[in-house]
Amino acid sequence: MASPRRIGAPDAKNRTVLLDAAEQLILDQGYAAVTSRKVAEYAGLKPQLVHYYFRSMDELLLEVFRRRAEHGLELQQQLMRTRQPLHALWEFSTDPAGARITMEFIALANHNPAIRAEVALYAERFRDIQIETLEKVLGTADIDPGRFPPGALAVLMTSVSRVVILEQALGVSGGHAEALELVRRELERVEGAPAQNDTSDTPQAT
Amino acid sequence: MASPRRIGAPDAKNRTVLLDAAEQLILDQGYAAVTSRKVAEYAGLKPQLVHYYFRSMDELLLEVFRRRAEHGLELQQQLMRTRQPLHALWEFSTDPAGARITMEFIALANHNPAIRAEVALYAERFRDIQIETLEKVLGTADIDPGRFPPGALAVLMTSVSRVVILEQALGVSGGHAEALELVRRELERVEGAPAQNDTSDTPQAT
DNA sequence: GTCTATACTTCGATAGAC
DNA sequence: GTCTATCGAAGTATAGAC
Repeated sequence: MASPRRIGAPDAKNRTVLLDAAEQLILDQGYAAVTSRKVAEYAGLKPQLVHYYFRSMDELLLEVFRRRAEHGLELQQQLMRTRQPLHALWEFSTDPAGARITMEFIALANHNPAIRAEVALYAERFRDIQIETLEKVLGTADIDPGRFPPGALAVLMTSVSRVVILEQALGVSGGHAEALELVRRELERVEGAPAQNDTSDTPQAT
Repeated sequence: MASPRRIGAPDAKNRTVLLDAAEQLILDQGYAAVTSRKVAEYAGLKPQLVHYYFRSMDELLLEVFRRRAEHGLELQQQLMRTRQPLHALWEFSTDPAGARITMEFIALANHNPAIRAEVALYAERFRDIQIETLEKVLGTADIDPGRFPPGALAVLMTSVSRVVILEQALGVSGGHAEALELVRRELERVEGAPAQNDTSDTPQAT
């Protein structure tokens, strides 16, 4: 029972331009600013084109999330295979743009069922990979898995990076130095001092 | 120079009704849903009344935040004086409604300077109290302050509670049980098994 | 002091032109 | 296959009536 309205090709150039514009808009002004008119302005296109390429604004938002999440997931899987996966994971999850946009989508998910389902799906996948990595790495390390199980540490790492980044954006810094130093020290305890580079590209979280 | 428009008295009954409505609306549908029409509908009043009691929608939002933050701050200070401040603090910071609304305001703060300043101010104050409490409590406990300084632990506690609550709302649960168990165990290590009740009221976080 | 009538802006969406 | 003209609903805000 879908709408009879025609929708533009998925690989059309302007469709990608619109997705990029929407993503940038979320970073600059938050999800609430993603209106057809503003997206079009960012993209340098006419507002009506947004509705030509996307059935609704929700669909556009969903597509932005999917694209970014899919990319982030691949990246995270690559990081798992580097020499220092935990250091890589930490660097990955402390990417400010990634954390910011993730928070926007989580806020959005709280009152948008379609977005929520998608965010939940990817969040579980990210977490699974993190836990898998931690299980491998901690097996050889001097960490008691009874006191610090991989699942708990995955949640801890994600939590601290997210909150610290968000607070930094606000200008809040109480306890940050101590928390970051704690993480740094524990990472080093498990994987040794960080090497220069594990991947060629700068990671982006989702 | 400010607008010559007249604004309703700060203690008028309907003003409070509107603030309550806006707060509930944020919980139900997120900050973006706080429009003059919807707030009025929730309050059972005419949309124009929102603009009579508040100079702008931003001012309404700011007022909602201030009221809640001020209340939460007082509550947190009370908890500090209970027999098991850390258990109380944890219960306080795992209040779902509190965490949800806080995240909405943080998301909002990212692109609203007035809200950002206010959120940052209160966040620092909350953190300061938490650190102060941890310093006292940890002094007598079997925790190495070199490895786990109060500031780091305050950030850790806040981070984990926020992220776990947010993820629970999404339906994500990977690693939660392990993380919560870890916190429970460490709290018990410091303060012993939790007593029935430290305060008479159910706390609400901000 | 309290509220309403009303102006004006921006929104999402679609039918139909190229 | 791509884009535009246009509509009706919803948004903020103010001047002025009670």
